[in-house]
Amino acid sequence: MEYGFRDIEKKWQAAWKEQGAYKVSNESSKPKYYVLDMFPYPSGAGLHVGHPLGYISSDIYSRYKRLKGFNVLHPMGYDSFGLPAEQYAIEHGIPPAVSTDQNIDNFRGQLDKIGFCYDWDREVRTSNPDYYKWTQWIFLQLFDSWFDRSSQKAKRINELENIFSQQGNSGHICPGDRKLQFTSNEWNGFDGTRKAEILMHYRLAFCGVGEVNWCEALGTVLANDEVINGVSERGGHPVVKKKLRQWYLRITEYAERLLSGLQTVDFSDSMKDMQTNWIGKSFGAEMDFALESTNPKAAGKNLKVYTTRPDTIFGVDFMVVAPEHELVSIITTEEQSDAVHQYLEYVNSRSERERMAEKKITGVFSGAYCKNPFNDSMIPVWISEYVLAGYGTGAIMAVPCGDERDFKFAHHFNIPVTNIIGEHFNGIEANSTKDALLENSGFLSGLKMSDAIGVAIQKIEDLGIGKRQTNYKMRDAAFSRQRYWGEPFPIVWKGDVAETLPESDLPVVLPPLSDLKPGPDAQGPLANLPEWANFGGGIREVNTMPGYAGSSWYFLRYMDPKNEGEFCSRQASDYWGQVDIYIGGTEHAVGHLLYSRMWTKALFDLGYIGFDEPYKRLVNQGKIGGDSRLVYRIRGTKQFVSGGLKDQYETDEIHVDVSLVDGFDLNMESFKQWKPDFADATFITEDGVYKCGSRLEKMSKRYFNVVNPDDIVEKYGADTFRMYEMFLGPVEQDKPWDTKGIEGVHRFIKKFWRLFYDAEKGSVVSTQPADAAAWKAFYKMMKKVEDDTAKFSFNTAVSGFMIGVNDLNDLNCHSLELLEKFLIILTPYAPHICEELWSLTGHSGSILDASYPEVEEKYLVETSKEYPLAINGKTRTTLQLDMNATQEDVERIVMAEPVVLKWLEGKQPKKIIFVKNKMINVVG
RNA sequence: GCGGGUGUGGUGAAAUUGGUAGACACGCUAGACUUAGGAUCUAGUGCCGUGAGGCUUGGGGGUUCGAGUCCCUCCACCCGCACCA
Repeated sequence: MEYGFRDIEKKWQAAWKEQGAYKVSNESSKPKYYVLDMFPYPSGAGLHVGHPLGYISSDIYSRYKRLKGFNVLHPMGYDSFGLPAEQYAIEHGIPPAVSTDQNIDNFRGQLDKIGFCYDWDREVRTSNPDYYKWTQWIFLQLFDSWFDRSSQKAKRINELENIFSQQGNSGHICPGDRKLQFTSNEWNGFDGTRKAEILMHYRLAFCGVGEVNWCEALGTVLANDEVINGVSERGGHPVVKKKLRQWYLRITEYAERLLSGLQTVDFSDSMKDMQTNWIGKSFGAEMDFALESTNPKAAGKNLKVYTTRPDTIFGVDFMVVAPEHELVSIITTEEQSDAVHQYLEYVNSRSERERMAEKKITGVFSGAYCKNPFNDSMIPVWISEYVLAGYGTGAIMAVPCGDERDFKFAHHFNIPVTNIIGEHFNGIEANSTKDALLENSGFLSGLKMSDAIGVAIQKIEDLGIGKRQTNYKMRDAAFSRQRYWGEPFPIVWKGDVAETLPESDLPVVLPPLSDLKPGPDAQGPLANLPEWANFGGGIREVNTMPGYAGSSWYFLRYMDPKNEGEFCSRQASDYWGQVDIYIGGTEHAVGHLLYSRMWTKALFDLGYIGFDEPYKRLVNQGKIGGDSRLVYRIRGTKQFVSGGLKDQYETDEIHVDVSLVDGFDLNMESFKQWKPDFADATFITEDGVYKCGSRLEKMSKRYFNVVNPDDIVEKYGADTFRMYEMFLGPVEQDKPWDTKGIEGVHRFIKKFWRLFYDAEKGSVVSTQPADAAAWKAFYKMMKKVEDDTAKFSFNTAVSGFMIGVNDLNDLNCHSLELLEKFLIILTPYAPHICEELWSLTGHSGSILDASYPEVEEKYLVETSKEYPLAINGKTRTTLQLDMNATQEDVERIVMAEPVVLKWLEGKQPKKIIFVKNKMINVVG
């Protein structure tokens, strides 16, 4: 009987579907386990062989856990809101809802062929109103919350109102406006609009003013990705900054917890580092410098700077404030007024991109000075774009002997440099050491810089001119988009006050809209629908939520996907708890992962769930690269020259569809038919063969190197495909796709089949017990495979299976007793063939519900071992030794070995090293 | 520039965490069976050398009886961040 994988796979996929074999219940006596894939954005291009890599590994792991007796949640869904669908609608006139559904159907078809064990009854789609109703609901919870810094926790906004009416805001610095201070009396006297305005500065979801990329020609706001070198990707039109009302999430309030939470989760170092760097925590001090300026407005004002190096306070030679700093107009002297204006104009003309791309040293003196409180020296205040308004206080104290940028600035503007680190400063470049002993530094002189930091801060605090301060690079997350295809906000504007809609009005359904052109005044397309936007005596928010809104909490919805009364019942989230293992790409390191971690923390604080980190363990699968094929056209002709000869001509390189190439050999006839341009191509071959060039690059339509999993499954079957993807290499690693290698895995599966069925003889399965040698081979394999599976080392597990089958084949073992155990351990990897053979060998239930066998150690006991015998560290031979051999035994045996005598040339060895179970080394 | 990672045969990759480098495959070579084979099976295959043997994990150095693995240093490539005071 032949291994007819096409029929087998079709048959069992249908059967599993019919039996509901992958349905998961929230009630079970088994321990739970939650395996989650990052859900895909259903793009029009469909899946290529790189996409299922992570899905296959999670599928194997889920199936393994199930066999080990766990109740495994392994769901799948779609992140179906987003820009490409909207773009597609604009270009092709097909509504996003329609194209998205088509794409999902297409994805689903492709996924189903691979035989995944998803419980599709739990599918979620972020663009489905049943789902985004709860995205909107969570937004309302965030809107209705503030972050209490003293307890590091989100609380309800009415609690804050109570505090304000009793004690003002003195105990709770306003995160949106640090200078804001009011007493309880003042608060109680504010009108509703003012109160709303103040509360907005505290809310976790809040509205503010932000800059967007505005393209006048396209009349629309662009994402950063759509802006290339200051012009729009589409059309190359100029893009400028435009201030716009925007929604934000106050993720900065969670900076500390996002940081400390990393210690409780199992993510890779690089992933943790990326998040840590993104959060960008730094310690230092804020301090005030008294300003002196001939500008009368500056009288009595202080300049507040932030520094991580207060130890260098005696090395301050100038101050720099950001051009956008509010003090600029106040401190500028009359003499410098023209120069400052000119400079500000120049800065305005420069886009952020330009500022980042070309780092010119620019700046202007304001005419004002600051007084150094420690030595009364007068420090000039400069204005320069290298200081960023949004970080710290927007002003720095510049210490050119210790900071490279400060040094360059001083050098460029001929500002004298004070040296406080003696010989550590060479006058040519700054030295940012913390190890030098301070000189010229008043009360800090003689101290090591790293120690002086604390001393300086203490002094600054004692003098009341500053305080210690922790800063974060991370900014609050922009949460609105001027787009159509996203979640509408449950917000109605009454004048300048944002009113929330009650829960009973949810979901706010995205209205159908055929023309997705932008609205007036940089608003989204929904602004073109007044009959929708005018609502309840106000105007709806016409922006929509960004792509990451729906993906920030989807892992919770899977736990309770049909719940109409709650986003997820507490009972369900208590049962499933954290995601035990989360699999996906690294591209979401700082976006999605940080946002969903923040949402989880907020939901935890508000008491809706019982854990505050969503993902216990994260595995990042690598990308599979495409192996492109290239042909070389001699410039200006229709003649193509083979790769080995191309250097003799001047050629242009052209990507050729990989399906037209066998290995490196081009099928020249197919090539001519491929595109009309090439119909009359001629070839310069090497012995009749046209050799293509190759290059590893991203798998992409435009390189014609995309390999579709459907084709592979059609040709080799899903089981082979699954195992081959795993066999390619470690899951975490990037690697190239090479279809040729799949033959080896396919041969393995056929060989496995032949342990049960012979082409002529039919079934060869025997009821005889297996002998000890067969059991030994089997359990050795099983041990390896189970260890490897548990640690996500699937490539070596596949190799383990291959060795096992080769061994059993050599031992001529066909014992059912052994083979049925083999079927179970192979099931996670190749479920179809295993289910088929399980059924053919007379089992009634599904193999999915079998239980994983135990290793019988007694078969693995060794009585002797082959030791490598090295002489002076070089292995010369091997020795078969009893497991109980002692040092004396070994020395005796070794000294009788002719090889040893030969290499020692008659001399006595200095030492004989014998490491039990490892090796022997004779030192001569 | 900073942070993280990678570097092993013609190719994808293994290596029990300091103990026989190259498992398992692909490819290649030879052979068997065949009308045929892109099916199957057998043998070989890191490099140099007829051989004994020598060399070999990006380069150089070190620790060790012993290093792909640990330390120092340099090089190349990939990813992330990038004027963060």
